[in-house]
Amino acid sequence: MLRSRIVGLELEPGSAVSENDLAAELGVSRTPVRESLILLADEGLVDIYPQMGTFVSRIRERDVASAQFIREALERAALREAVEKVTARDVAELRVLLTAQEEADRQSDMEGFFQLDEEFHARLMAVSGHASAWPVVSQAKAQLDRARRLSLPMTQQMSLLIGQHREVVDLLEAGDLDRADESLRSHLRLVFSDVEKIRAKHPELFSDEDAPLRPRRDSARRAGGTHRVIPGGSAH
Amino acid sequence: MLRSRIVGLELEPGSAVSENDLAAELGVSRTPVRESLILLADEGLVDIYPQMGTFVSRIRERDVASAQFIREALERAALREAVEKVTARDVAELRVLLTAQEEADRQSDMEGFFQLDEEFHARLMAVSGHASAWPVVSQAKAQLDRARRLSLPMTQQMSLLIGQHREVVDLLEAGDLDRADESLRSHLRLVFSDVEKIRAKHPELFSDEDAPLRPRRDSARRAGGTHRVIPGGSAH
DNA sequence: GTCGGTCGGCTACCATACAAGTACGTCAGC
DNA sequence: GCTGACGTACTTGTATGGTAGCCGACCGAC
Repeated sequence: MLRSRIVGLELEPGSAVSENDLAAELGVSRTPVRESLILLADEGLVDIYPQMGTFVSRIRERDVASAQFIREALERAALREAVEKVTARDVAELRVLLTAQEEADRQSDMEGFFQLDEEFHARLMAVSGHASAWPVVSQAKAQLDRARRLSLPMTQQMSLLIGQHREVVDLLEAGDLDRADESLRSHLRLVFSDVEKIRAKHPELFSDEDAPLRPRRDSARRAGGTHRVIPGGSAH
Repeated sequence: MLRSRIVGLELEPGSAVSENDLAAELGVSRTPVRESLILLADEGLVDIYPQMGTFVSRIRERDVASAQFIREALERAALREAVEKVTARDVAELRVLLTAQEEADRQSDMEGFFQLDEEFHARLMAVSGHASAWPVVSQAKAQLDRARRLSLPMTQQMSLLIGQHREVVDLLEAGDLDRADESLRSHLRLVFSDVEKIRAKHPELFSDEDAPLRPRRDSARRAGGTHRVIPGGSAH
């Protein structure tokens, strides 16, 4: 639950996630919350500063580039093998996802599209017989998706992305490895190339250094507890 | 510490690792031990069965294949970029590691060689500028190394492996991408192709199913506690 | 001799209490 | 008005107690 909240940007990069607050909110003790946070920290989605606090990690140029490299290497390597193993059934299943994506596009259902996109790439990878490597890709993808959600003209991009998906499937079916590979490659780089522009728009969600020592604890207390406190936003 | 014990086969696949025992042995409470085990479980090195126990995971054919795919894809992708970026300094540093490996070979220092091998591949990856992707490779490598340690004629293989290392460095320096790639590929597959033979020799360390429901709790209690109990092993 | 119920001991799971340490608002001194 | 020390409230880290659940041995019945 926490993970999807972070990847979905519901929890903004830089915001504090207190073990106590989460435990109270979820009605459990700190222990299971803490264990979850440790896993998220291992994944690079939160930064834990001992005795200071835990914060949703800001998007780091380094991490995004690293995630892009990992994802690209694994998906392309899988595609290389997929061309040799692909069956008519595989293609049919992929095409079902494509039509579902088009439906999500028509309804401007971004959340639905993100989910279908994930499923599409997972299924594509499964064709190669290396479905068990998907979790690694998914983990890398999580870093990328945080940036991707900021890409404003997402409604425009959706149809473009779906077109690329279809192209990959077509070329995969035709057995044209080189062109399929090139198509997938440019598809994967589409959003990555926009990261710079995205950063210009939302600089506060990015991080300059690799791991800033001062995470800037939010002075204004969170008001999401059991009862809201009307914030004295007015000056005095 | 636990991780290296598992990867080094000091803790055999299938053996139980109790939170209580470890905590007592290390002189800490169960909490930090438990948190470590959760990370190891996420990495696939231990299997946690609620209310039953935690066990060093047996080597699974699936996991080894998956790890091989991940490692090969990432290292080869890195090499592809490394050829374009490699400097004389990089080559020099890699060659230093090669001579150190030869020294370890002369002294039949397997542990030292394993460490140098890890460093060599990490450094090779760093040449491409994707050092931050190394942890992912290292994690996959952990699964492979457990099998690799069982490869009996390791003392013979060492010189062979070092030769392959040197070949990769030479071709990298020469800028011959295709041959360097092929050389690295065959190097990475050397041990993987022996997994079947290794399994024949040590079937008890492998697992048939994906995740056996009955981990076969060891009936003979561990005798490593504060005082040994003479086991009534004799037949009545 | 074989089968089925029972009981003890173990496990990981969760909740809770305490400890160590940091940040920030407050207030005295200059 | 500004600076610096202090105290408080927060943070994560660690230790510990209690709980649900599973395994395996024991023991009585057939």
